[in-house]
Amino acid sequence: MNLKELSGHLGLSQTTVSRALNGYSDVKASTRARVVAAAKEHNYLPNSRAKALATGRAMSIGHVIPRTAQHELVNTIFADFIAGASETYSARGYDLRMVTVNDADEFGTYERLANTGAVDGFVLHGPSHDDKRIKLLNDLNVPFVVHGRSSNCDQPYSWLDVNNRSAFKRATDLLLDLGHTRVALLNGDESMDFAIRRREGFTLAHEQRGLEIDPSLMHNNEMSEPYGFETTLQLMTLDAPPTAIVASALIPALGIQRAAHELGLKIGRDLSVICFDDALSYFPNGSGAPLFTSIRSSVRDAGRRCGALLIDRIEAADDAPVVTELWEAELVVGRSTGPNLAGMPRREA
Amino acid sequence: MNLKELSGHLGLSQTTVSRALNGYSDVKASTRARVVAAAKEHNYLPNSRAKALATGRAMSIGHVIPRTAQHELVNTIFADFIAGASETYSARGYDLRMVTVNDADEFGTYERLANTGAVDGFVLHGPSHDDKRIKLLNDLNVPFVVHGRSSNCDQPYSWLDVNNRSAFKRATDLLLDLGHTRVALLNGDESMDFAIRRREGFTLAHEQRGLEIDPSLMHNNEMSEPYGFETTLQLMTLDAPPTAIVASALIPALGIQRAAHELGLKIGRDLSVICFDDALSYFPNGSGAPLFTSIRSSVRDAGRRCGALLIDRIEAADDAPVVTELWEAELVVGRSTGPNLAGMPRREA
DNA sequence: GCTCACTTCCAAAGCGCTTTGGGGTTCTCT
DNA sequence: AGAGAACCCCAAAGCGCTTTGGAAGTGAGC
Repeated sequence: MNLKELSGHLGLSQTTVSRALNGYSDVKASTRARVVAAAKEHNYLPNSRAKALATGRAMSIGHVIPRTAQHELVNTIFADFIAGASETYSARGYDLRMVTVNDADEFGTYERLANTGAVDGFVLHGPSHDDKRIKLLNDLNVPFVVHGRSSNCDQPYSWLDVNNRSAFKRATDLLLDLGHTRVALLNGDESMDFAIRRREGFTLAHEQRGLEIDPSLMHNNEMSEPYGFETTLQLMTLDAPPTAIVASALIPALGIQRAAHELGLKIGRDLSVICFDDALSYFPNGSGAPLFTSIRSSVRDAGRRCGALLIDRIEAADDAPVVTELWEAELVVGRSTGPNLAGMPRREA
Repeated sequence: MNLKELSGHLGLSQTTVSRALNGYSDVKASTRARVVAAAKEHNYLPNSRAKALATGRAMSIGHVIPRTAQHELVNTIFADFIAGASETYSARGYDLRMVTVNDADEFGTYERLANTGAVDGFVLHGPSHDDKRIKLLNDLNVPFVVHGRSSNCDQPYSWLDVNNRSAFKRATDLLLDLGHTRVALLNGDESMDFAIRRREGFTLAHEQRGLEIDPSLMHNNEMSEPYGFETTLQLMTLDAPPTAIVASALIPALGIQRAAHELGLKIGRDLSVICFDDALSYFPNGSGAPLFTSIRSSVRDAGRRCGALLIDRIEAADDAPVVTELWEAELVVGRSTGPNLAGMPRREA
């Protein structure tokens, strides 16, 4: 059933039927009612391909995922972000178009998607320190919103980010306030902008107290459980092991926990841990009382909001000014942090 | 730059340019070369909306995710599946269209996507015991492949599934062989078909040895870490607590592990654990030596293969017979299982 | 020299929708 | 009664591509 047939049934022109269904005011209420009823009865839905061609709108948002970034992106955090974004999209009539690509094809994919009109805009994931994709998308003249920021980028662009620097400064301050002097950082991959900012926060907290950081306490890698496990084991073999760790996410924190158990250390007493918590829906930080002390910001909420910002831009005038939004993470005190007991006699188990 | 302009530049008709670019044989090699060169020079890409309308193909695959299933689906396992499917799609020129919906809108969304021609086919996720969506999609006459199966469904349909029954039977057999007599099951949500089959495997292993199962040992729920944690704590308060647990996934197994630590039980000695391992890329079961004894099947591989099966169907004749594929999971022995020591004197820590 | 087949190209007709630019009708106001 | 405004509707022109059904030119075969 297409528009032509439906209008034939009704004895109306295609124009009138189309305008009736699209809510134009120049069609009589009773006519509109007839049209709507007939559309429902014949189960008529406008062909989206034809509609897209006629309107110039694909009603679809692109998410391009380079394959090497998948460990970092597609999984864990990315899944929740996508879920949030997707909620916004459905609510506003858009769909999410996701394409994974080899790194070498990434730029070409953005070009293809933009130039063929397959999508109306993009959400850019995991920006690096000096991300070239931002210039590309600006040059392509297609709406986009960055989840995160790219420090070294002189282009104007819209973004939504968590204040990673202040979050990690606060986390580190908390540990230093508890008397810890050797605090380790298990950061995310520091080619990513967010990880750089997190390290800055970590460093700043030390600097403000005139503390030097032992470089052997700072690590960065993909946020996996084994990364947390192995790095902790290694840290604990140091002559002066850390008494506290700041971790990039809940998953490596679980690895830290496993290592602590293996070494007979009790988290929160022998070793303090604080981590960033993206509030993943399938991986809550404890149920009821939070397990880990953490700095929390829901990545799903971020997805929802990024989607909304992007659609606003798509539907706004071409020269709409860029929008930016900086969220502060929330500090949640759990059971994984405690005062530094190093030097005190250790109770036997 | 569109086809009209490009053919103008070349002094050729749109027909010839189109056919040259699409590899038809009725255009002279030298002409084709000129066209291809000009297309590259002017950065011409055919408008995908117009192409979709003209060809009747959206070149896009739909994944519909009901919101309540998101805990189960969008996250953890779903993300890896999607990543795999998406690899296949890109390789074959398709895109992935994902839409999350309220449960009440799920059927309507399938109808909309199919009837508006927004997608060329669907992958169906998380089938339940008697899944009505299969009939719906058959009625809509749209190609689809189910990831998993629906036992109580009399319709023919294409699917790809892991042999969950045999996997869980083997896991349970292993524990029974080790002398465990009270084995608990922490199953996934048993409204899902895969969870039902897993329980059947668990049950069958007991039945074959003439063993009764204490119903208080069988639980099912969403596969979260707290589920594993809390259920284990609860199980261990029983008069006769289990000495072994079969778990639905790695994530609840981590919860089991946490509970064991809290109770001072050593996994693999005081409590044996075996879990299903979807081989999630961001959550490997140990690095090097497997941490948990597990039955393993990569959900990412499943995604790749489902995508391929679906595209084959889309590109095949309408009356192509359904295809089915049953994968056997692999048993991986790790450090989380050991003989039943219950009744023997317990060494002090 | 004529036919037939082959090669190479093209005009024009869709695909199914939206939107432009009117054109009748009816109503209101002088 | 005539003019102007509202109101309701429609024919036709796109959107940018693919595909059909030739047409023109060339060469081989008789």
